[in-house]
Amino acid sequence: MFKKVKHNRISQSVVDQVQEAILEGRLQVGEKLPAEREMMEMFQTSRGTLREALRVLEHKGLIEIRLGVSGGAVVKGMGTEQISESLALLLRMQKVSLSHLAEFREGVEGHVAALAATRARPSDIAELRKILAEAEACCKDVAARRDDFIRADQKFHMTLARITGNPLYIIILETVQENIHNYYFQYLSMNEPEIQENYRDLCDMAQALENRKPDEAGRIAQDHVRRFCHYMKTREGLMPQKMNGGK
Amino acid sequence: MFKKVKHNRISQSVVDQVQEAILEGRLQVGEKLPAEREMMEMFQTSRGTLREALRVLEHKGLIEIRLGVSGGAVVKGMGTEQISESLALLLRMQKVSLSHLAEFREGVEGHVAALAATRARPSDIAELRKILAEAEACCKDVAARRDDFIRADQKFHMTLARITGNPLYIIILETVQENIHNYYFQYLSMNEPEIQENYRDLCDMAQALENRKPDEAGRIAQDHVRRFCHYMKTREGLMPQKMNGGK
DNA sequence: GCGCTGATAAAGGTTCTACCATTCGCATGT
DNA sequence: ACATGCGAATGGTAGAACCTTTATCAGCGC
Repeated sequence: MFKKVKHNRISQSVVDQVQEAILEGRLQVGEKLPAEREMMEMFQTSRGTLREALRVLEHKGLIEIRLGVSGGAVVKGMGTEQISESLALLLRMQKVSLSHLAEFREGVEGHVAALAATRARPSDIAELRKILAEAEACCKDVAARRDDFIRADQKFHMTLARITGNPLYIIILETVQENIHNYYFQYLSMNEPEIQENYRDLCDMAQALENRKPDEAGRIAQDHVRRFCHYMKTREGLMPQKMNGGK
Repeated sequence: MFKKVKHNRISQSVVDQVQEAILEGRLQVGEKLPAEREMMEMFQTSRGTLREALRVLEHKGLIEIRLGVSGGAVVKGMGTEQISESLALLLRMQKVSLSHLAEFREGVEGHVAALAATRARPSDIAELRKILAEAEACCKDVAARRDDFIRADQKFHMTLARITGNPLYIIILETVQENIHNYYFQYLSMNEPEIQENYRDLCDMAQALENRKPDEAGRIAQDHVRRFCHYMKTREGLMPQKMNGGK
């Protein structure tokens, strides 16, 4: 008959209001929020409470708080950092494993490559070729430039995502890569043959894109990622200890 | 030559310390943190600062703060809510369109269905059949229970994701569905024939799973989602205004 | 003895005030 | 013209007081 009066936290209410204002566009990216002591009066709340709200908004990635005069909270363009951080936490808490991540990436990359093959413009192909050239340079001196090769590989994949024109793929791949990245340099020991093999994969993919062969591009991408996955799966057993027992 | 002395925020330092303690296992899930006034002395900080830290930890999903005596902060088993929330935020901020969501979903659902087909146990098939029964009931009275059917359809897809055993698929699909969901009830006008057709898709998928036909399951899922996508694409022109100009 | 009721205490939630630290801009002096 | 230094605006921290919520328990009446 009567509804329970729900006492939301005041700070949460502030968070919600500001967040909605940002999402609805009433607060544009780059715009500066009023000073704490002003907002205090606008929201009719105390400074401590208001600051709790600002801290949360900052952590959500919606605002950035700078110090000093002409400092304050400004609306920030969101990136993938927050998602990445949450995913990293889940990984460390062992809620998701590296093989989950790899399996997921395999599926997504396959589809990305296939889509990219149907949409790549000549300028896109040129961009890929340029990255391939960088990668090839790294192949000449594997020992010293292994990390550079991996970076070029990642750049190649992100470019594919960009070619699809679908921001979701960019977001997701970026997040997955950021997290899988940490493992690369620690646990993935690629030697000359593997590097060469991967380089050929990339070349094949670029070729498939140029020839407009979505299925082929997708298959190559999938196999390419699966290989990475396989390299690391063998080492997975010893990772949790290494990751958690840092102390 | 000299490194800049960096003044970390005290609250951030508290966050880091507690987070590390949790990740390293020095604080077990379910364990209760000391009361604010105690931690205040442990960290040698003020209550306001400490509370900012706790608010952040809560928002990260690492702790849960309850009210009243015997309340306080307890270490929480992380869920997927945070990452889901961040992704949803980013999607709304970047105004990711329906066609992008739909295209992405198409790819992911295909892979999910294929994976599920290789891993489904008899009990999983039974669960799917149960959902199918619910959906069939809705088919009898499309006019009144259209929304129920859509909900059953979503439940079916989420179950597929669960069957894969990969939490990433669950997180992603959950978020994508949540976002795509807003469009459904407003812009998707499914009539009897379309509902019937979708129902048959689901049946076919369940059958493909039972028969262990990954490729077939994947193809059906993809077509199934593509159809939804197509229904709505025709109306996409008028959506951005409706979505953003709410006020 | 059973069950309701009110008091009590412990914890988070909020407010207020004061002060510290950082940064920018302007005035001042050389 | 340039360096120096002061002051103001703004976030960061501290501490105390009080309110609100909730669990527990003692006491009372039946």
